[in-house]
Amino acid sequence: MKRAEAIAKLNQLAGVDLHSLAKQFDVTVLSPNGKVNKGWAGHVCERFLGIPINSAQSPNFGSWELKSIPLKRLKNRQLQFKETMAITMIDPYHVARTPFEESHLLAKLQKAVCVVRQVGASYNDPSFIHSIVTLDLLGDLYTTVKADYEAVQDCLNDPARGFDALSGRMGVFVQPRTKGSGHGSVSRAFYARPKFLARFVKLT
DNA sequence: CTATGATCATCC
DNA sequence: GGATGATCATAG
Repeated sequence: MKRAEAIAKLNQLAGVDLHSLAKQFDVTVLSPNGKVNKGWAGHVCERFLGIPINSAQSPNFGSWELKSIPLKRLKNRQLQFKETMAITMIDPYHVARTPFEESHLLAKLQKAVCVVRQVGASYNDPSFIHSIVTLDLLGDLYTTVKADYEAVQDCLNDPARGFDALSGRMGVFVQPRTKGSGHGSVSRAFYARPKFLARFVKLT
């Protein structure tokens, strides 16, 4: 399936409640223990496109990648990004010696197709598709993201800091953040800050 | 067990 | 509110 084709298909989902789709595709949203499957939204979209779920680096779709971003409504009825978006894992060795132009980070951003969805106060409130966007790094977006990436490289290459010193407080548009299965696993990934995402979506 | 899909919980 | 770190389900 081509990127444009997937975008067109996803656009047909505008206004649909993702929860009903989750039920249709039998995607777990809430486990029997009251725990939440935080990846359910993404899984639903993948299933909708007829793509098998797997945990590979994500070149599943061939030349592009699917992501979903939550949007929340402020008290003043304005829409705002609720969370940061996980972009890709950080491989210390790879990142430290790979220029931004060849990084997974840049590649992922350029291939990403984001499903912007509205969410309620909590995960079990209805969730509707807002729009589908593509991430094009233009002008300052590119330079700023590049600077953020290089800041991470500097940290990794600094003997006094290194991988363990990476913190979510770094970066302007993209930040290195802890991520893992949770149980003691210590891996980190690049996350896109709301500020960055807001550049791609019309928040009316 | 870990990578990938992101969101939840908590602290400021 | 916004930011930072922790955590959950699924597949290999």
